[in-house]
Order: sequence, then structure tokens, then C-alpha cells
Amino acid sequence: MPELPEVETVARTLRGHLVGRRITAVRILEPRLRLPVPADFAGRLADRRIGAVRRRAKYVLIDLDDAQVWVIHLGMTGRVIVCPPTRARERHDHAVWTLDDGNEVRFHDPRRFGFTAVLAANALADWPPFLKLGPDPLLDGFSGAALYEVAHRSRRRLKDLLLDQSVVAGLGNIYVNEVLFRAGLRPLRRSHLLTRAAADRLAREIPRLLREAIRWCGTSFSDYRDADGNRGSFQDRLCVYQRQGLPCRTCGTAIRQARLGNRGTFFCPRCQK
DNA sequence: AACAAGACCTGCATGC
DNA sequence: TGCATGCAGGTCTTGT
Repeated sequence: MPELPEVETVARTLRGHLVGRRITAVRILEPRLRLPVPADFAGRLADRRIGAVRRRAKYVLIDLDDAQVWVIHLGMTGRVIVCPPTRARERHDHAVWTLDDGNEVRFHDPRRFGFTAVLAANALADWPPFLKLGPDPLLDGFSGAALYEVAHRSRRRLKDLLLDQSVVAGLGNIYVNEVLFRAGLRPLRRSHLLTRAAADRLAREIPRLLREAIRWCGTSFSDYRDADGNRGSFQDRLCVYQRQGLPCRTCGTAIRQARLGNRGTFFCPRCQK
């Protein structure tokens, strides 16, 4: 579920609760996450002081005082919530961190596609999940020229290209559908046919869309919540995702749904060429 | 090698 | 009501 704007919102809402705090206890209730939680995980985090809380692509990165980084990935249904310890535990709360102000950080993830890990800060760049990451459109900049270049080396569908985290890091199914609408491009078009002008439009619209979604605190259909448990509201502003049969906000034509790689694909047959 | 499809998990909506 | 089916926002692995 959570794509770049949701992860950014989680990082921002976590920041206020975490920066400067010390972790006093760590409890793993369910180690069988997408990456299993290693046995030394709790020991490496206990007693650490928290520095910055950052985001890269769809990863939350929490810097610790001993040159380690605590990493959280939310998968599809993951949540990180900060709450008082008196709040009732829920089914699928897999890890709990206690802070020196008494609050708890809880990792909750019904489908267990998410995970949490701790790494030496200087090992982060060589960590396999990070090795393949392409530019983060909000942190690294993202040019039409570069996108045009990659697109022309591939015959994939445009939608598959943009979902590829090595091409651009942070987009998922919702925002790929939306950005292709904004750029006026059909999801099923082959990437090597992308014109330079269209690549420029995409490169311009990607950060614009992501920033706008962050302003609305992301998209909440079912699971997604920020660290305070609040929903986002960008779902009310989506143009195509999950709007099959509804009128296009630009031209009124019914939004169409296709299936691509077993995932919902949505577009306006009139506005997108 | 590049690409597409399947697998990983659980919960929920839908239809019979 | 109960059961089966299909679907869900991510990413890794397998097969063509």
C-alpha cells in the first residue's frame, strides 16, 4: 500500500515522537516478516539514542547514535504507530519498541509483506534492497533526458517501467496510474515509443504528483495510517485509480480498467494516448 | 538478458 | 448462513 507519499508522511509524523528519544526496550512478537527479524535485533537497538528520521524510496530510515540505521518497510499493509503503553495491543502487532518518554512504537502488518531491520550506517548503500534503487524523485532529482534514455532501452509497458524501482524509486500502483493520466499516456504503451516531450512531461509530473499527495498526507483506502493513526485524504483527489466507470475529471469519458501483471490498471481512453 | 508471471500472506467483499 | 473465489497499495523469485 504505502508508496512514497505515505512513507514520507509516516517519516514526518514519526519524527516528532522519535528524534532525541532513547529506546529502552524492544520486543519482537512475530519474527516471520518478509525479511525475518534476526536474533540480535533487539540487542542492537536497546539503549540507543535516536537521531534523524529520514525516508528513501519506500523505506523509513531512523539514524541511531552508534552509526547504525534502523530501517522500516511497510510492505502493503504495514503501519507504525506511536502510542501510550496502555493502549490495547492488536492482532498483527509484530514488534514493539519502548521509548524513554514511556511511549511505544508498534509495527503492525497483517500480511507481513513489510519488515524491520538494523544495519551499520556505512553498509546501507551496499545493502541488496538499496543497491537496485534508482533515483528518488524528491531527493535526487529526476530528468526527462534520463527517463527517455532508460525508456528506449526497454520494450516494456510504460506502467511496468515506472513500477520498476531501479528506474524511479518510490512509485507504486496507485501513483503510476495517476501520473500516467497526468502525462496523458496509456499504461500499456511500449516504453521505447516514448517521445522526448512525453518523457519530459512524466519527469515533471512525477514529483508534482508526489508533492501534492504528501500535502494531503497520502492515500488511505483501507490499511494505511500515519504514525498518529490518522488517514490520508488524497484518495478523494485521485483521477483514475479505482475510478473505473466514473467520468474522467477532465473530459467526462468513463474511466476504463485493464489488468496488467495481475494488478488494477486504470486510464481515461480519451485523455491518454 | 529482458520480460512476465507467480509466490509470499491475511482480510475483506462478492456471489452462489 | 456458509463456503468458495477473487482481489488488495510491494518486492523477490521463477520460468519463458
